Amino acid sequence: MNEDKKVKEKILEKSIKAFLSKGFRGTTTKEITSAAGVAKGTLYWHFKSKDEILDAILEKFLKEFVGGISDTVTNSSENFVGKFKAFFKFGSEFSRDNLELMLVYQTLLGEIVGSKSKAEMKMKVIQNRYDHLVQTLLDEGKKEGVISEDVDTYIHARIMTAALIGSYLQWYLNAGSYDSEYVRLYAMTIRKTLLKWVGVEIDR
Amino acid sequence: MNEDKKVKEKILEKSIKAFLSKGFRGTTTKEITSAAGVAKGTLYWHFKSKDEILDAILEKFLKEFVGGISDTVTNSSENFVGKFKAFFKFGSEFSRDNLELMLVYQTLLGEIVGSKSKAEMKMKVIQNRYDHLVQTLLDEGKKEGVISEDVDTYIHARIMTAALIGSYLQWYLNAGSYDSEYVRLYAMTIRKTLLKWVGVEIDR
Amino acid sequence: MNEDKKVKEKILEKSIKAFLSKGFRGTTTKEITSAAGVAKGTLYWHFKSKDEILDAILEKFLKEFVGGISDTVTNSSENFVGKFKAFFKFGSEFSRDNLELMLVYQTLLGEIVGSKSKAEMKMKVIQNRYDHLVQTLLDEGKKEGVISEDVDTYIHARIMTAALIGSYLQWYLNAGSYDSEYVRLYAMTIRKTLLKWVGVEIDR
Amino acid sequence: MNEDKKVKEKILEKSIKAFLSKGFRGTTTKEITSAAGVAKGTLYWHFKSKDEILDAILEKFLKEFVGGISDTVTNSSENFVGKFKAFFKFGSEFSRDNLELMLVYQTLLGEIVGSKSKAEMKMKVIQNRYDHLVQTLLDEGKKEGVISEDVDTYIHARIMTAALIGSYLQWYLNAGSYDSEYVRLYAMTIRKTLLKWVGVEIDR
DNA sequence: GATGAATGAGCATTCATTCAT
DNA sequence: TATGAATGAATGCTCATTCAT
Repeated sequence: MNEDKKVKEKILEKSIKAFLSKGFRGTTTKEITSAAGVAKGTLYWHFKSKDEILDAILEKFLKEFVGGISDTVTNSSENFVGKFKAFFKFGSEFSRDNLELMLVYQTLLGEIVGSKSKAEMKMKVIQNRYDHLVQTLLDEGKKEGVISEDVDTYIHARIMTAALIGSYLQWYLNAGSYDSEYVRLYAMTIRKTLLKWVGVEIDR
Repeated sequence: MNEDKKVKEKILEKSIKAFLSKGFRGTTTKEITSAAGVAKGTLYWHFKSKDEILDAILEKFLKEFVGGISDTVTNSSENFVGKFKAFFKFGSEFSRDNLELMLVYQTLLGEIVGSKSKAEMKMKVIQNRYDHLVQTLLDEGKKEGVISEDVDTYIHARIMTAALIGSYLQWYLNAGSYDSEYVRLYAMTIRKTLLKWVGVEIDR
Repeated sequence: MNEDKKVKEKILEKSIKAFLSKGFRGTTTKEITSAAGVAKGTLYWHFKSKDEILDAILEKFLKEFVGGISDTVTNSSENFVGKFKAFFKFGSEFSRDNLELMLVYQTLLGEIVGSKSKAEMKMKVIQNRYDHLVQTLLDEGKKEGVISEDVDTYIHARIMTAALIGSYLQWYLNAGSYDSEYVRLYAMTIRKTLLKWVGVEIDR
Repeated sequence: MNEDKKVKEKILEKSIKAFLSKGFRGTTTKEITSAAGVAKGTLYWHFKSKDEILDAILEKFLKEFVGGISDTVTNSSENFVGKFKAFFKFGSEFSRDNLELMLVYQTLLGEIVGSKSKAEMKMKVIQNRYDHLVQTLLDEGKKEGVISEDVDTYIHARIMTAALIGSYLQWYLNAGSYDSEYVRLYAMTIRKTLLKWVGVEIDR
């Protein structure tokens, strides 16, 4: 039904907001249901457990963000620079439109890493998929001669990801609110910088 | 007394280990005391609360790492490149010798950010102190003409920090264990890369 | 719902019994829930805290006893002696029907007095309301010329209350069980005596 | 030793103060030792347990107050009115000089009654001894013809005690501080009233 | 006599989850 | 589908008591 989806979606949305500011373990099901305006039982009708909400969030991130950015790059018929621009464009726009989803993911990383849970497993999958995408992209740049031979694409792919992960945390820690001008400036700068890393001068 | 310090230190050490793998909220006082081989009450003799353990960890990080790296840079009489090398050397060596302390900090970031707690306050202080140090360093490079005029040191300082934060999380997520060759390789690569960002060719 | 009231009422009832014999601080929530035949969590579904149970008991005492006896006296259109009889009748019957409620109040007095808690505040309200009622009653007797001019109604009202408070403790200490003939005898004697204090010969 | 007595006495004194405002169970040994300026272990060197402090307080009350007032009455060679005056004089002066000891006793009554503890046993002994003393006194008044035949001395002795117990609680609840003029006025009034109860006009 | 670090049973409270309605 | 009262294991923390120094 349509109503169903709305309720489930609302629970998910409020969960993301809550996890964002209090962490996964720090958020109670009561807080989620209160925010969503439903009863406790309703949450458990839509999700088997609190862990399943976490799983749904990661699934959403995997499908919408990683899947989306992967499709964008894969389906592009352009060369490395074109693909890289598309890659960045998708990331920027997705972050702008789904900032909270981006943020929870980064925020939950530290809390879940090392927990040996199903969620950690999923995070590794996500991370690997993303890293692999970037590495493949960099390799293509290498093949085209745009990126010099001595760049270790494996490491550089991971550094790029790291810089992005860390940046979300930084924004959040510094800004508190996250839709500031600072964020936009940061994003632009990091894009250029990341390319400079690998020796590509873009935008000129 | 000497014994006293040892017990308190042991609790702190085991807390770091535990927070690292299960997060702050995910770690119980029982787990900490069991690991430290002391009774529940002993923890509360040395610390007023679980929160105070967290505070002690952040304090340790602030004093030993941020304080140490700050002193290193401030006390150096070298030019930008020399200072930057010293900055990196301290960071690398400290990470090697106190890897868990470095990791908990990064790991706890996401869990604490947004919590409006005393710990978040302290994290902001730490972050600002560190960012400011890096920015000042980059500014010096600019004055010396090593870094080009159009580099926004405010942003770049924060990107550097972000890359480092993110890298710790990545190592931890990927490696599980953290004293691998990969970590060393990563550290070296990131050092060069960070300098390339700001337009400096080092090591040659 | 009806069921709801029953469970909450049962917890309250068992709390009264428990506080009566072990004091407030000496009673554990385990004891209350075991006696009420509910799980630990159920207590906290109906009451926010153990303190709130205490508050509910005092509220009950204030509403049912002090409110009731106040209404009885206020609504009576009789003269002083008639009102005093009604006052005593209500007190005796209420004590007979709600002996435990009367007893906990007196029993908790000493434990709570001086604690600077919300409960102590409420006790002061109760005490003042009750003392004021008695004083007003005695003042009426004075106006009617039944009580002599030189009686300090302020002090006498408080002595009356004191005698009653003390008597409940005495019964409880001496009798252990509290529905004895002794109690009835004591009550009758104290009634006459209290009137003799203020110079009124009743019952003849 | 002399020093020993001083320390033990100080612990006792601070315990009385503490029990008075927070009750027996509400007072921690830490609070007592902090107030007394000694270490935790010192308390346990002088007293076997916290309960033993309570016992020492009751013992002190029994010996100094009940014993004292009993001796006063017994050793007096006067008639009923003279003895009654002496009885009241001792009580008033003792209360004035040892107000806190008087107050703890009354304050602890409700907390301990019904606890089936050793302390409750002792309280019963104290209460009986005191009640018996008063009753014997009233009986003597009866024999002298000062108190009318139809006065039930058993009940009246207990009412007198009750009025006194209750009065201490009232003072404490109303006044907060307890060395006010009000207390003195109260005491004088109750003395006259108690005698009027049994039909004796004193002081004129 | 005195100290205070260490102990661990016990406490009030929380919270994910269940289930009858 | 939705509710919310009920559950009870688990948690952070307290505190009387012990004991090596």
